[in-house]
Amino acid sequence: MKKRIAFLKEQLHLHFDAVFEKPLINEIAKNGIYATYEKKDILIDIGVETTHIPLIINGLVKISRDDSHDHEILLYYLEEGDTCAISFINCIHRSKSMFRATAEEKIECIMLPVNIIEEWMVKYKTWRVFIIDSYHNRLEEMLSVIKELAFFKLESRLYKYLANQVKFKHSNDLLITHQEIANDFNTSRVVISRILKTLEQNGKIKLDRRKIHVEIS
Amino acid sequence: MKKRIAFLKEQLHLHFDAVFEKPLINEIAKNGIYATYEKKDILIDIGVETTHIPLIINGLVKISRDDSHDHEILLYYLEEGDTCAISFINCIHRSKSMFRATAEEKIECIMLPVNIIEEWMVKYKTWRVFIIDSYHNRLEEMLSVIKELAFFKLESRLYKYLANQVKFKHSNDLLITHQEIANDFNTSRVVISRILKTLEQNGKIKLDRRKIHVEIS
DNA sequence: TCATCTTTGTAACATTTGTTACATAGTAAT
DNA sequence: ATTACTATGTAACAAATGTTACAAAGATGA
Repeated sequence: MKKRIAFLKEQLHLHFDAVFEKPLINEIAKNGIYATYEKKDILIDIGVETTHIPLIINGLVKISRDDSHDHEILLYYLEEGDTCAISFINCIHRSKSMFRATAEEKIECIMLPVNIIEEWMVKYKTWRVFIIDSYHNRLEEMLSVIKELAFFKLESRLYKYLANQVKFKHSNDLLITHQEIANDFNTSRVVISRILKTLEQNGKIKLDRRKIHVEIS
Repeated sequence: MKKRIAFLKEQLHLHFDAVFEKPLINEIAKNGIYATYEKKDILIDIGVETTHIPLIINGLVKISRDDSHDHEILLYYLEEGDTCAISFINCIHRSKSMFRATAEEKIECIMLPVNIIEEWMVKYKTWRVFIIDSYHNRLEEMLSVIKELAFFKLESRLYKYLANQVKFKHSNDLLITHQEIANDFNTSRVVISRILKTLEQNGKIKLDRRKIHVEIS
């Protein structure tokens, strides 16, 4: 038991030292549950009640929204140091999630139970700031999605998507299929293949089987 | 001075009685500034620092986003009892607004200065709930916008838009031009006229000069 | 009334995106 | 090596949306 807390404390110091005040780190270590997820695991699903929110220690989590049919659209990613701000609201409201959170790769995180979270809002300034910041970041990303959808054509959106993937995956070679991209854009594989081809012809990427090499950064 | 506070208190009791606890209402009355805006006035503009956030007593405020060119897209509306949750974040961060808030009709509101707002987060539970609720509602609307943009065609989006306008304007006769609608959708007038025509042919609306009659609710 | 402005209608055409259908190339399993 | 499967390429066509250009109807002001 002591060992568990010490381990969490170490993790928190590694990844959240600048974010949370000391007493809060201790509280998180005491109340948090260490959890891991494998690639493709679903952390939070649409329509399911949220009982814990994750603090991500490392790995990449994809947040998406679907329309209850087979459609799905990528909203944004969460990384080390992030939390799922939106599940926080769900917690407060005991309401169902509007999102799906899927592990893009192996994830380590600390799960925090709902009830404690509101207490901390009162007790810890760094916690308030953390939550508000999360909102700020997520809202900006949502706005950015809206802007992309409303103002840009697929070609430009696709290129930004690839550049973004490069950033998150820390590699210019993306191991991804056209079909997977099509799912993120709620369109068909043929459409994506076509646009990828023109991006290649413009020298922005190089195509390979199951692999896209992006020529930047 | 006493009179001003009494007036605000009365307004708050009228519109926020169920929302805020008594001592908070008193504080708001003490610190708030009563303000009115005329149709087309801009309450908050993109890129401008936010120093106050509005509590809306009555009237309709339109929240939109542009892409720094002439493009603009409607995000959602605020009504009586709403606040601009997002300007709240801007306050905390002393950052610039990502939104434009425009009066759609005559507005009455109470403006609250930034600095007080964080204090209240600690002191008043109803304030915390109010802020979190605002976020919740706005996020849902943003998500809804994304869903619309990603999954639906213009015809369906336009019809929902009209139905929504009916709800907010409390009338089935909308005094609006095709060009104005086109602006909200970031598209051209011709496109909107075309779709309105087919909606009329399907008996869903009736078109008139500067007026659209919506056949529902 | 005349001139002007605003709003709407409509045609013709361009571009973007979606769909269907099939071919081909690489991969994996036997 | 053969078979089956997965991923990609491509053509041909359909549908949705965007653009340009012009006509006509109603509103406004002199």
